[in-house]
This record gives sequence, C-alpha cells and structure tokens, in this order.
Amino acid sequence: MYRTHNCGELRMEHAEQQVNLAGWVQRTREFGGMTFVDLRDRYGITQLVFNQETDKELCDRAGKLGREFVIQAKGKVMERSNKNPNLPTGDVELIVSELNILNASKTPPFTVEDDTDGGEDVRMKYRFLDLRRPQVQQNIMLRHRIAQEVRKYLDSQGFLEIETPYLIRSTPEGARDFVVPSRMNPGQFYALPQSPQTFKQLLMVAGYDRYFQIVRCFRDEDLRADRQPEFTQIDCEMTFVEQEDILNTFENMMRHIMKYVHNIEIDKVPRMTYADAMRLYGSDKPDIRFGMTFVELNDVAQNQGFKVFDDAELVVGICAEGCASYTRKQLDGLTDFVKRPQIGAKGLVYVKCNEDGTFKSSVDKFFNQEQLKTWADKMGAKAGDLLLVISGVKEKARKQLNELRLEIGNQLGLRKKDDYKFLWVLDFPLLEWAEEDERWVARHHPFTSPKAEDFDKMDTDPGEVRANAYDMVLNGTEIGGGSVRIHDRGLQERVFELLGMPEEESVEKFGFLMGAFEYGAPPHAGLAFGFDRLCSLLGGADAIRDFIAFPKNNSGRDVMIDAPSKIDAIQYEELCIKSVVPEKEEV
RNA sequence: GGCUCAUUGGUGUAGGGGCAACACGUCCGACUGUCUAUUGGAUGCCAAGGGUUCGAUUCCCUUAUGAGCCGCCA
Repeated sequence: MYRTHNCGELRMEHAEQQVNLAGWVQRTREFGGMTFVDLRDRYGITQLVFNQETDKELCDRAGKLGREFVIQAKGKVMERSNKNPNLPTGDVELIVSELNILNASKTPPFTVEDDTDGGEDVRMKYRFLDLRRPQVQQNIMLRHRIAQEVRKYLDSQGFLEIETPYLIRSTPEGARDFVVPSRMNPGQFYALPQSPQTFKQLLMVAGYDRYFQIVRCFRDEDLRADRQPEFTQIDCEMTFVEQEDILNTFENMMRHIMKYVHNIEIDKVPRMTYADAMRLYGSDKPDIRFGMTFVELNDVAQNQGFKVFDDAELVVGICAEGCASYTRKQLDGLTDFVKRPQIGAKGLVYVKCNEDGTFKSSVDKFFNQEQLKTWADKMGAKAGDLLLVISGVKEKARKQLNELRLEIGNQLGLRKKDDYKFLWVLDFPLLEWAEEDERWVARHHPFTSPKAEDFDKMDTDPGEVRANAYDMVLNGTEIGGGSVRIHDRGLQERVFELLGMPEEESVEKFGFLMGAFEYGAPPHAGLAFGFDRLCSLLGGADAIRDFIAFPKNNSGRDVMIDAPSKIDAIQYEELCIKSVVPEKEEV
C-alpha cells in the first residue's frame, strides 16, 4: 500500500499515528534547518515537516524536491505548534521519517494551484496538469456527482440505461454530420449521431418503455464557449405517457439533482407558453431570476407624431427599477450596446421617471409629460425608474430588447449564479420558415407531434401550428428539450409532406423508423438534457469546457494530442477516399 | 462565410520608433515554524514573413495561432 490515508483526511484525532501519504509536491518551503512540503492529491493538502536536527540527510533531500514530484512519505502525525486555519488539515502535520521519490517531474509550465499563473492556451496544451488543479477537479467531480444522481433517480423510476450505436447513417435534417468512411463498404460512410433520436424511438417500439442514456452526441457546426463538437446528453424516452407525465418526471429529476448535489429544494417549476415567453421576454429561454418583463406600448406611443414609433410594427419597453439616476454616459452606453451590429437596433428611447414626478426622455420633442406618464403608468413604473423602449419589426425588436434586458440584469446584479430558477417553455411552433431553402423545416425534429387542436391549420397556416414540444430553461439557458412524438404513420407522412419531403425521400431517409411504426408503435415522448451545460450552470461557470476533462478548442482541435491530424496515404487507399484540399492548405 | 480582440521571458501582464518594466516560476546562496515564508543574486529581444524608416519589439500589410461573437447549431 502506497498510502494509508489521503492528503485531505488527517485531523487532530490522527495525532501520534504512524501513517503513509502519497501525492504530488505542491511547493516546498525551506526555512534554515527546516523544510516544509505541501503534499497534494485530489482530496486536499497535507504539510510534511523535515527537521535538520532530526535527520539532516532526509531534510536536504526534501529541500531538493521540485514542484509536481510524486512522492511517498511515511511518518508520524503531530499536532502543529502553528496551526493553519485555512487548511482542513491545518491542525496537524506529518513528521516524516521516510521519503520516497516515486517519480521526479519536469518543472511544469504553470503553477498547479487554483490561482494558477497559466493562461488558457498553455493549460489546454498541458490539460493533464490543468486537471490536477483543485478547482478543475471540483468541476470534474461535480460532473460525476450529477451523473450519478441522474442514474440513481432514473433507475428508481424504472428507466433502463441502454446504449445505442455511434456508427449510424447520415440523416438530412438538423446539424452537419461527422462522417466516417467505411473500409468494408467502399464509397459509403457512417455518420456519428447528432443524438440517439431515432434509436430511442425504436426502443419504444421495442417495448423498453423507459429508456435513458448519458450519451455522447456529435455535431459538425461552428463552436462557441458553450458548444463542443462532441457533447453529452442525458437522453430519455418514455412510452404510454403524455406531455404532463414527461414534465413531472423530469422536473422531479432536476429536483433530485438540486437536492442531492447542491442541497437546494426547488419549487414547482413554472410553465410558460412559447408565445408568452416571446411576448414578455423576447426569448424562448427567458431568464426569470428577475422581472423587468416587456410592456407593449403601441396604443400609448403611436400616432402622436413620432415617426419612428408610428412606422414600427411594435413599440415595446422595459422598466429598469431605480435606474433613473443613470448618467448620460451610461444611457449612451446602453444605446451603443443595442446598436452593436450583433444586436442591430436602430436606437433606444429612454424615459427617466424623476423623483419629483416629472419625466425626462430622449423624445421630449415628440411627447409631453402627460403622454410620458401614460407610458410609465402602463409599465407600472414609479419615481426613480428608467423606461427603455425599442421599436421596429416585432420579432427583431423583441430580440433586441431581450438582449438589453439581460444586459441591464447583469449590470444590476440580478443574475446571481447561485440563484437557480427553472422554467418549462411549452407549445413551441411545429415549423420554422427557412429563408435560405424557402421551405418549412421542423423546429424541433420531424417526429414532433403537432397539437391536435392545430391540425386544421397544417394546410392553411403551417407557421401557426403548435407542437407538443417543451424546453426546460435554467437561468436563461436552455438545458433540455423534447416532444411528444408522432406514432401514427399517416400523421408522420403528413408532416413530411409539410416539410416538402417527398415520400420516396422520407422512406429513403427514415424508412427504418417509418417501417417500425407500422408494427405497433406505442404513444411515446421524450426529451434530452445538455449534460455539459447543466454541469456548467450548476458549477457556476459559463464555459462547458471547464466541465469536460478533455475539451476541444474554438476550431475543434484538441491541442493536447493535436487532433485532427493527417492520415497515411495507405489509409486513404484502404478507405477508397481522396483528399482534395487545395495545395496551399496542405502545408 | 463574416466581425472584434489578442500574440512580449518558463508563466501572467506593462510598455512603447533608438535603453523592454513588474510579478510569479526556475537556478545558486542565507535563514529552525513556515504555509502567497522572508531575503541576496542570476535568468527574456518582443508569433512568422514582407513593407515604411537612418533605425521597428513598437507603425502598415499578409499569414498563422488563440479567445469571443454573428451566421450556423432540428
């Protein structure tokens, strides 16, 4: 046995005991005839002490230990004369009698501690060192905990964890596929799954009425801080259930996770329709940690001579409580914020509700005090508040005001990371108009069932058809979503028709599923959670990278193992493929 | 596909048309109670290529790499 205890466990009660510890040298402190060594493993740090008076040779060897050396130390646990209240093990130290260097280490390029001096780049290149840092280990451990609680909960509810294949066939809808050439089938390719969608539905047809999987998914799209080319989903599907059952089951899953991971009890998760979310927050994933909901001002702000408003489809505002004291500079800052090309607003109208009951606005030329008061009343503003108003085409204006609302929320500190507010968003539209292809595409996926009461709109007004689809939102981030699936072949064919997919094509692409649906497909529904994202939210971070042991960078590269890489000519030959990368890019 | 920013020692930053500053780390030395120990000393030529200039790390262009965003991500 290399160790009898770990580096985070020794306390006063262990005093006088003979123990063995093993770990990494965090740092050494030489102090004349004494040497202190901080020994670290993932459980904590314990101080080792060497004294020249006791054993000069041993003390000298300890002084020569470099950072990140792997050592084993045997000795006696003693109460410290100078205790360190900052360390859980700070009451004791190990008086070392035997020191074994298990492995020396090159000097690491950055310090392996929470407050590291290393930048993002070096840390990613030496990810194995970065992963030694306590903070990163906390993240990885949190991920483990959440995964275990998910399994515990779903198992308790009768869910079966079933694996599905990674080498599948390419499907037309959705994101770009990663493809894998098949050596045994020249000229043909597997695709890596964007999600196990069709397989889980087949499992439902097969009678495994409660399925889940914590599973890797692959999408070949451009990346962001919260997007990786391979990411993990908690993928679930249930048979003989309605939307309500799904909502309850998975709301309870989140309740379970919050309770056992963070010891937080969450209330009944509120629900909001997609239409309301758009109207009140301008977003399909509203952050309901704070109010500041949209108020539409068309009736009080239009037709009073201000052309910008009169020409707009929508005039909509928010009331920022207590912000009437914003300076000219701050207001200009907000205006610049919404005018940034990413947001694209033409401008921003503000109204300060002064303490004396008067109003000061950027449109005083066009509106008198009385008129401004009707705005303030409509928005429930009181003295000291600031009204911010945007106008334009409905959808765009809402999107812009949403960005502004979130920005103000940030500025006012209303978006606390440890304040967890869950929300179900329901009744998403079934379809979305794809400008580029000039056709309707499934907003969720093509197996999503339309709401029965909207069936008659499918031919007349496809854009208005709502789906039995739902998203779970946490603090303004979509953490999961799903739908009640179509289990009727006739309805499925009708949806494919709406999507402009001819029968031959749908049979070619989804024939296996359609075929299966002819052999007794039960009603079923499901959803999937973005596991990495959930971990990052519960860990209080923005980047999911911090919660993935070996993430990829912005351009999909693993800088540690330097992937992707070229392959040998022989591999091309075997796979019957040819690279047509232009010369200059071949390097 | 587009936009923005960045690239200075082992690491993180500062600087600025002629001398590269600070901190951490590392190495050598002092010190018997430290725990961001303290203390004395040592340690870099500014991503690459091209241009402007008497002179470039600094200004300009290109490329590469990285970060963030828009498009994209059912």
